[in-house]
Amino acid sequence: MRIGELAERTGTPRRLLRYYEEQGLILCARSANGYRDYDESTVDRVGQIRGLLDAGLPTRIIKQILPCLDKPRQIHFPDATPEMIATLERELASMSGRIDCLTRNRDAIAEYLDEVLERAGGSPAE
Amino acid sequence: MRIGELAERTGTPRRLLRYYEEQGLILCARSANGYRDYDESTVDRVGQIRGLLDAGLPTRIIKQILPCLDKPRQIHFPDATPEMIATLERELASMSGRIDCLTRNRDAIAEYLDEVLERAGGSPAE
DNA sequence: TCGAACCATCACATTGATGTAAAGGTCCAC
DNA sequence: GTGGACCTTTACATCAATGTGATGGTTCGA
Repeated sequence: MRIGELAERTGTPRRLLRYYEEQGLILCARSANGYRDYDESTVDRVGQIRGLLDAGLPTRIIKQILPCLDKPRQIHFPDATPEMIATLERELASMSGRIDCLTRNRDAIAEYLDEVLERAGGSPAE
Repeated sequence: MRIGELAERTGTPRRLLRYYEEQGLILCARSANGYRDYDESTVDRVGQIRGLLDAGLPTRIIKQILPCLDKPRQIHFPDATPEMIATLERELASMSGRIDCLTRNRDAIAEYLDEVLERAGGSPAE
Protein backbone atom coordinates (compact mmCIF):
# COMPACT_ATOMS: atom_id res chain seq x y z
CA MET A 1 0.00 0.00 0.00
CA ARG A 2 1.14 3.53 -0.61
CA ILE A 3 1.67 6.25 1.92
CA GLY A 4 -1.71 7.85 1.44
CA GLU A 5 -3.60 4.74 2.36
CA LEU A 6 -1.36 4.03 5.29
CA ALA A 7 -1.85 7.58 6.51
CA GLU A 8 -5.57 7.24 6.29
CA ARG A 9 -5.76 3.85 7.91
CA THR A 10 -3.55 4.84 10.81
CA GLY A 11 -4.76 8.41 11.16
CA THR A 12 -1.19 9.56 10.88
CA PRO A 13 0.05 12.45 8.72
CA ARG A 14 2.24 11.39 5.80
CA ARG A 15 4.89 13.66 7.18
CA LEU A 16 5.14 11.56 10.29
CA LEU A 17 5.22 8.28 8.42
CA ARG A 18 8.25 9.56 6.57
CA TYR A 19 9.69 10.76 9.82
CA TYR A 20 9.24 7.38 11.46
CA GLU A 21 10.96 5.80 8.51
CA GLU A 22 13.80 8.28 8.80
CA GLN A 23 14.12 7.32 12.44
CA GLY A 24 14.27 3.68 11.51
CA LEU A 25 10.95 2.73 13.07
CA ILE A 26 9.32 1.43 9.93
CA LEU A 27 10.53 0.07 6.63
CA CYS A 28 9.06 -0.05 3.19
CA ALA A 29 9.79 -1.22 -0.29
CA ARG A 30 9.87 1.13 -3.23
CA SER A 31 7.85 0.73 -6.38
CA ALA A 32 9.50 1.23 -9.73
CA ASN A 33 8.40 4.85 -9.71
CA GLY A 34 9.94 5.54 -6.30
CA TYR A 35 6.70 5.48 -4.38
CA ARG A 36 6.83 3.92 -0.94
CA ASP A 37 5.20 0.50 -0.81
CA TYR A 38 4.11 -0.53 2.64
CA ASP A 39 3.47 -3.96 3.95
CA GLU A 40 0.09 -4.70 5.51
CA SER A 41 1.69 -5.27 8.89
CA THR A 42 2.90 -1.70 8.94
CA VAL A 43 -0.56 -0.58 9.94
CA ASP A 44 -0.25 -2.29 13.29
CA ARG A 45 3.30 -1.22 13.73
CA VAL A 46 2.43 2.42 13.23
CA GLY A 47 -0.32 2.06 15.79
CA GLN A 48 2.15 0.68 18.25
CA ILE A 49 4.63 3.43 17.55
CA ARG A 50 2.03 6.10 18.10
CA GLY A 51 0.96 4.52 21.32
CA LEU A 52 4.49 4.41 22.62
CA LEU A 53 5.17 7.97 21.51
CA ASP A 54 2.01 9.11 23.18
CA ALA A 55 3.11 7.28 26.27
CA GLY A 56 6.18 9.42 26.33
CA LEU A 57 8.88 7.21 24.87
CA PRO A 58 11.28 8.83 22.42
CA THR A 59 11.74 7.34 18.96
CA ARG A 60 15.30 6.43 19.84
CA ILE A 61 14.07 4.03 22.50
CA ILE A 62 11.08 2.84 20.54
CA LYS A 63 13.42 1.80 17.80
CA GLN A 64 15.28 -0.40 20.22
CA ILE A 65 12.33 -2.07 21.81
CA LEU A 66 10.11 -2.50 18.79
CA PRO A 67 11.85 -5.64 17.52
CA CYS A 68 11.11 -7.31 20.85
CA LEU A 69 7.45 -6.52 20.62
CA ASP A 70 6.63 -8.35 17.42
CA LYS A 71 3.73 -10.56 18.20
CA PRO A 72 4.42 -13.70 16.20
CA ARG A 73 7.83 -13.44 17.68
CA GLN A 74 10.72 -14.74 15.69
CA ILE A 75 12.47 -16.57 18.44
CA HIS A 76 15.72 -16.46 16.59
CA PHE A 77 16.47 -13.40 18.70
CA PRO A 78 18.04 -11.04 16.24
CA ASP A 79 20.94 -9.80 18.26
CA ALA A 80 20.26 -9.75 21.94
CA THR A 81 23.50 -8.08 22.79
CA PRO A 82 24.18 -7.47 26.47
CA GLU A 83 23.98 -3.78 25.73
CA MET A 84 20.52 -4.16 24.29
CA ILE A 85 19.41 -6.26 27.22
CA ALA A 86 20.61 -3.52 29.51
CA THR A 87 18.69 -0.93 27.54
CA LEU A 88 15.59 -3.03 27.77
CA GLU A 89 15.95 -3.50 31.47
CA ARG A 90 16.47 0.17 31.99
CA GLU A 91 13.47 0.96 29.84
CA LEU A 92 11.41 -1.63 31.62
CA ALA A 93 12.11 0.03 34.94
CA SER A 94 11.48 3.46 33.53
CA MET A 95 8.17 2.38 32.07
CA SER A 96 7.13 0.88 35.36
CA GLY A 97 7.95 4.15 37.05
CA ARG A 98 5.93 6.01 34.51
CA ILE A 99 3.03 3.67 34.91
CA ASP A 100 3.09 4.05 38.66
CA CYS A 101 3.19 7.79 38.45
CA LEU A 102 0.42 7.96 35.91
CA THR A 103 -1.68 5.53 37.88
CA ARG A 104 -1.28 7.40 41.13
CA ASN A 105 -2.20 10.67 39.53
CA ARG A 106 -5.00 9.24 37.49
CA ASP A 107 -6.52 7.74 40.61
CA ALA A 108 -6.17 11.04 42.41
CA ILE A 109 -7.97 12.79 39.59
CA ALA A 110 -10.67 10.16 39.53
CA GLU A 111 -11.12 10.54 43.24
CA TYR A 112 -11.32 14.27 42.93
CA LEU A 113 -13.88 14.01 40.16
CA ASP A 114 -15.92 11.63 42.22
CA GLU A 115 -16.05 14.10 45.06
CA VAL A 116 -16.81 17.05 42.88
CA LEU A 117 -19.50 15.31 40.91
CA GLU A 118 -21.06 13.86 43.98
CA ARG A 119 -21.64 17.20 45.60
CA ALA A 120 -23.02 18.48 42.32
CA GLY A 121 -25.70 15.80 42.57
CA GLY A 122 -25.15 12.07 42.21
CA SER A 123 -26.70 11.79 38.78
CA PRO A 124 -24.72 12.81 35.74
CA ALA A 125 -27.43 15.33 34.95
CA GLU A 126 -26.88 18.89 35.96
CA MET B 1 14.56 27.76 51.15
CA ARG B 2 16.31 29.29 48.18
CA ILE B 3 16.48 27.96 44.66
CA GLY B 4 19.81 26.27 45.09
CA GLU B 5 18.65 24.06 47.91
CA LEU B 6 15.41 23.25 46.13
CA ALA B 7 17.37 22.35 43.02
CA GLU B 8 19.60 20.05 44.99
CA ARG B 9 16.83 18.40 46.95
CA THR B 10 14.72 17.76 43.88
CA GLY B 11 17.52 17.03 41.47
CA THR B 12 16.13 19.68 39.18
CA PRO B 13 18.17 22.36 37.43
CA ARG B 14 17.49 25.89 38.66
CA ARG B 15 16.61 26.80 35.12
CA LEU B 16 13.69 24.43 35.21
CA LEU B 17 12.46 25.58 38.58
CA ARG B 18 12.23 29.06 37.15
CA TYR B 19 10.54 27.65 34.10
CA TYR B 20 7.95 25.80 36.15
CA GLU B 21 7.26 29.00 37.99
CA GLU B 22 6.89 30.86 34.73
CA GLN B 23 4.39 28.21 33.66
CA GLY B 24 2.45 28.70 36.86
CA LEU B 25 3.22 25.28 38.30
CA ILE B 26 4.91 26.47 41.46
CA LEU B 27 4.86 29.63 43.50
CA CYS B 28 7.33 31.27 45.83
CA ALA B 29 7.77 34.27 48.01
CA ARG B 30 10.57 36.74 47.49
CA SER B 31 13.07 37.77 50.12
CA ALA B 32 13.94 41.42 50.56
CA ASN B 33 16.85 41.01 48.19
CA GLY B 34 14.71 39.51 45.47
CA TYR B 35 15.81 35.93 46.01
CA ARG B 36 13.14 33.28 45.58
CA ASP B 37 11.97 31.82 48.88
CA TYR B 38 10.39 28.41 48.56
CA ASP B 39 8.04 26.70 50.89
CA GLU B 40 8.96 23.27 52.20
CA SER B 41 6.01 21.71 50.40
CA THR B 42 7.47 22.77 47.08
CA VAL B 43 9.86 19.86 47.23
CA ASP B 44 7.03 17.37 46.90
CA ARG B 45 5.27 19.46 44.34
CA VAL B 46 8.30 19.59 42.11
CA GLY B 47 8.62 15.84 42.40
CA GLN B 48 5.05 15.46 41.30
CA ILE B 49 5.53 17.85 38.41
CA ARG B 50 8.58 15.98 37.22
CA GLY B 51 6.75 12.72 37.42
CA LEU B 52 3.88 14.00 35.38
CA LEU B 53 6.17 15.60 32.84
CA ASP B 54 8.09 12.39 32.55
CA ALA B 55 4.82 10.59 32.09
CA GLY B 56 4.17 12.72 29.07
CA LEU B 57 1.78 15.38 30.30
CA PRO B 58 2.43 18.93 29.13
CA THR B 59 2.80 21.74 31.65
CA ARG B 60 -0.43 23.28 30.42
CA ILE B 61 -2.35 20.23 31.60
CA ILE B 62 -0.31 19.71 34.71
CA LYS B 63 -1.17 23.22 35.76
CA GLN B 64 -4.83 22.36 35.52
CA ILE B 65 -4.76 19.11 37.38
CA LEU B 66 -2.22 19.92 40.08
CA PRO B 67 -4.69 21.72 42.33
CA CYS B 68 -6.83 18.59 42.38
CA LEU B 69 -3.93 16.44 43.48
CA ASP B 70 -3.10 18.18 46.73
CA LYS B 71 -3.06 15.54 49.37
CA PRO B 72 -4.59 17.25 52.39
CA ARG B 73 -7.23 18.36 50.00
CA GLN B 74 -8.95 21.62 50.64
CA ILE B 75 -12.47 20.49 50.05
CA HIS B 76 -13.57 24.00 49.37
CA PHE B 77 -13.06 23.17 45.70
CA PRO B 78 -11.48 26.27 44.27
CA ASP B 79 -13.45 26.66 41.09
CA ALA B 80 -14.65 23.42 39.64
CA THR B 81 -16.00 24.98 36.50
CA PRO B 82 -17.72 22.65 34.06
CA GLU B 83 -14.93 23.39 31.65
CA MET B 84 -12.35 22.24 34.13
CA ILE B 85 -14.31 19.13 34.92
CA ALA B 86 -14.37 18.38 31.23
CA THR B 87 -10.64 18.86 30.99
CA LEU B 88 -10.11 16.52 33.89
CA GLU B 89 -12.35 13.88 32.43
CA ARG B 90 -10.56 14.10 29.12
CA GLU B 91 -7.22 13.89 30.81
CA LEU B 92 -8.39 11.00 32.93
CA ALA B 93 -9.31 9.04 29.84
CA SER B 94 -6.10 9.99 28.12
CA MET B 95 -4.04 8.90 31.09
CA SER B 96 -5.84 5.59 31.23
CA GLY B 97 -5.05 5.05 27.58
CA ARG B 98 -1.45 5.87 28.21
CA ILE B 99 -1.30 3.54 31.15
CA ASP B 100 -2.80 0.71 29.13
CA CYS B 101 -0.39 1.23 26.31
CA LEU B 102 2.59 1.43 28.58
CA THR B 103 1.48 -1.60 30.52
CA ARG B 104 0.96 -3.71 27.43
CA ASN B 105 4.33 -2.82 26.08
CA ARG B 106 6.09 -3.14 29.36
CA ASP B 107 4.68 -6.60 29.79
CA ALA B 108 5.77 -7.51 26.30
CA ILE B 109 9.27 -6.35 27.05
CA ALA B 110 9.32 -8.20 30.33
CA GLU B 111 8.19 -11.33 28.57
CA TYR B 112 10.85 -10.92 25.95
CA LEU B 113 13.51 -10.41 28.57
CA ASP B 114 12.32 -13.49 30.38
CA GLU B 115 12.73 -15.57 27.27
CA VAL B 116 16.08 -14.14 26.37
CA LEU B 117 17.51 -14.45 29.82
CA GLU B 118 16.16 -17.95 30.24
CA ARG B 119 17.95 -19.28 27.23
CA ALA B 120 21.09 -17.53 28.38
CA GLY B 121 20.92 -19.64 31.52
CA GLY B 122 18.37 -19.33 34.29
CA SER B 123 20.71 -17.74 36.77
CA PRO B 124 21.50 -14.06 36.44
CA ALA B 125 25.15 -15.01 36.14
CA GLU B 126 26.62 -15.24 32.70
C1' DT C 1 37.86 44.76 50.55
C1' DC C 2 38.21 41.06 47.72
C1' DG C 3 36.73 36.61 45.91
C1' DA C 4 33.64 32.79 45.86
C1' DA C 5 29.21 31.27 45.83
C1' DC C 6 25.00 32.41 45.69
C1' DC C 7 21.07 34.93 43.39
C1' DA C 8 18.58 37.76 39.54
C1' DT C 9 16.92 38.54 34.55
C1' DC C 10 17.38 38.12 29.62
C1' DA C 11 18.23 35.85 25.64
C1' DC C 12 19.71 32.80 22.40
C1' DA C 13 20.58 27.56 21.21
C1' DT C 14 19.01 22.85 20.98
C1' DT C 15 16.27 18.63 20.73
C1' DG C 16 12.19 15.91 19.38
C1' DA C 17 7.93 15.67 17.41
C1' DT C 18 5.46 17.99 14.37
C1' DG C 19 3.39 21.52 10.60
C1' DT C 20 3.79 23.44 6.14
C1' DA C 21 5.37 24.93 1.87
C1' DA C 22 8.13 24.70 -2.37
C1' DA C 23 9.39 22.40 -6.63
C1' DG C 24 8.82 18.69 -9.19
C1' DG C 25 7.68 13.60 -10.99
C1' DT C 26 3.74 9.93 -11.86
C1' DC C 27 -0.62 8.20 -12.98
C1' DC C 28 -5.25 8.06 -14.38
C1' DA C 29 -9.53 9.62 -16.01
C1' DC C 30 -11.69 12.57 -19.10
C1' DG D 1 -2.79 15.65 -23.64
C1' DT D 2 -4.41 18.01 -19.77
C1' DG D 3 -5.92 18.40 -14.91
C1' DG D 4 -6.09 16.61 -10.54
C1' DA D 5 -4.69 13.55 -7.12
C1' DC D 6 -1.20 11.16 -5.85
C1' DC D 7 3.86 10.73 -4.91
C1' DT D 8 8.93 12.44 -4.26
C1' DT D 9 12.67 15.31 -1.60
C1' DT D 10 14.20 19.50 0.74
C1' DA D 11 13.86 22.85 3.87
C1' DC D 12 12.31 26.03 6.92
C1' DA D 13 8.85 26.93 11.01
C1' DT D 14 6.90 25.77 15.50
C1' DC D 15 6.24 24.22 20.24
C1' DA D 16 7.57 22.54 24.72
C1' DA D 17 11.16 21.25 27.59
C1' DT D 18 15.66 22.11 28.26
C1' DG D 19 20.80 23.87 28.09
C1' DT D 20 23.91 27.64 28.38
C1' DG D 21 25.85 32.03 28.63
C1' DA D 22 26.00 37.09 29.52
C1' DT D 23 25.62 40.56 32.78
C1' DG D 24 24.98 42.10 37.14
C1' DG D 25 23.42 42.27 42.24
C1' DT D 26 23.96 40.07 47.22
C1' DT D 27 26.13 37.75 50.93
C1' DC D 28 29.76 36.11 53.49
C1' DG D 29 34.10 34.61 55.01
C1' DA D 30 39.32 35.30 54.65
